[in-house]
Amino acid sequence: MTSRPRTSDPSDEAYERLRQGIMRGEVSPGQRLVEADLVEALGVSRAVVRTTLTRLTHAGLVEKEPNRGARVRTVSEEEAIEITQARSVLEALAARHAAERATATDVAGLRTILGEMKTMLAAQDLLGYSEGNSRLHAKIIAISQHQTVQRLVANLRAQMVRFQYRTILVPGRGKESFAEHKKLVEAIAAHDGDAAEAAMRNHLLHVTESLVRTKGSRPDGAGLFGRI
Amino acid sequence: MTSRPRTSDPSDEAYERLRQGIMRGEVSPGQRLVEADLVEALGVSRAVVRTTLTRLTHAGLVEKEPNRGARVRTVSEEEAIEITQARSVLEALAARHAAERATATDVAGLRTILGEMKTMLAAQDLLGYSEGNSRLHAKIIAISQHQTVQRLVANLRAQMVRFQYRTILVPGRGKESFAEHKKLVEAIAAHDGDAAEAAMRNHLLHVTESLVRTKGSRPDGAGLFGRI
DNA sequence: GGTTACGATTTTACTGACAATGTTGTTGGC
DNA sequence: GCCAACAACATTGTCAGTAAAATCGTAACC
Repeated sequence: MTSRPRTSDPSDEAYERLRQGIMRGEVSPGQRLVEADLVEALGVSRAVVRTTLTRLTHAGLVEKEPNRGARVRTVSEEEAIEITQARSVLEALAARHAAERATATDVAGLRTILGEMKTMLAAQDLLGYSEGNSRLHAKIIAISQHQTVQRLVANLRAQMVRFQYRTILVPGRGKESFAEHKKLVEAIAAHDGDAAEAAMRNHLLHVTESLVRTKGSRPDGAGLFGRI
Repeated sequence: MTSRPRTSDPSDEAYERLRQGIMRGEVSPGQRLVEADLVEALGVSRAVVRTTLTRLTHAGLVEKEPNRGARVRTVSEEEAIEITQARSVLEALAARHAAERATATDVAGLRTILGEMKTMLAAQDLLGYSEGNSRLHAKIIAISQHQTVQRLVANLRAQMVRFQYRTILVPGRGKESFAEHKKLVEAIAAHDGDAAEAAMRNHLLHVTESLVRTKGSRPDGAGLFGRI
């Protein structure tokens, strides 16, 4: 008997747990996801597991072949570049909107995050910097109030987790990255849509270039996900 | 694309049928999609219907509330504008790639479609023109060989079906639209990525403006889908 | 020795039934 | 007459079990 807290639907919880598991790299890319195993690992019935896998398939995190089961989708380097390009133009659109809509409070929030990133960078805390990076991008999208872009970018980012720490590890990239972010925030503060869009595109163009440059270096994939 | 001689899974067929039904407006937006009814209408089991609804939810065509069922998602005018904006930047990216990759055969294909569109426009066949329009955009994306953009735009377009004929009905829009497309094709033919991107953005900016201008006019929604 | 046919096992796809939840119509009280 | 509680209904969410498909290993044959 499962005395689980009934805060949310078991279906949603299972989805979220498996999604987190994939995003944290606790299940390796390409690994088979056998339904029976997931039933045990997630503590739900097979019907729920099936729904979860269908949902993750559409989210682009899982690949399903008819009668052959599901496996964690492997995002190739080429795909990662494509995804970053798509993100680039979408986030540039968001940056433009953000520049047009940002209130004084919004700008202050962005500057706060930027300050934290500067501290992290100075302390060589690249993980912390990367996390601040994510927050800054997320905040800009939030300020843009563009629901569609928000949805699309969230999906694209989820598929990219395997590469998220790679670009920042390129020597000297951190400093460049910070300068780019600073320019971006200033453009938004000045309510200059064109400049904000250009800054975001420029920034993500450099991210793409870093991705191309580091092609082939496989990051970690450690960790286990229950008994899978 | 590989020709699919037989629809292998009943699941896929059901998905495609319901999707077409929604996209053709045979089920009205906001209408409830009761699982039992769909079982009868599609001739499949409830499990398949459930999977179908889950998939369509992720595709943005259906809205699901916990324990309250699914209904055809209503895309508001504001959302339609957002979607068009997102499409704009993504298709502009595709146009750039297409300009860089287009072969002579590709360009010839584009010019053929453009010629057909001109004929349709001269004959006042706006439906035919709209269809040619879709083919042209699809071909550009195909030439770009950008899988990610292709996937994203396909999803966005599917959500927009309710608005697809509206913009072309704006007086004088047809002629403008054709000129924009011509410019776009010429930029691709000249392998000028910047110009192609700019042309596509300019074109879809005008589509957005037409959308804003026609806000409020509800197009047809006729047709029935079995006994639903 | 290598290849192919075949059977056992694993795994997915589907079906029917049951439980939980939301909704609607009705009745009683104020 | 109007509002609230309650009961009947409708619909979704979940579960266990069965059938179908694919893979893998084994053995026979050329």
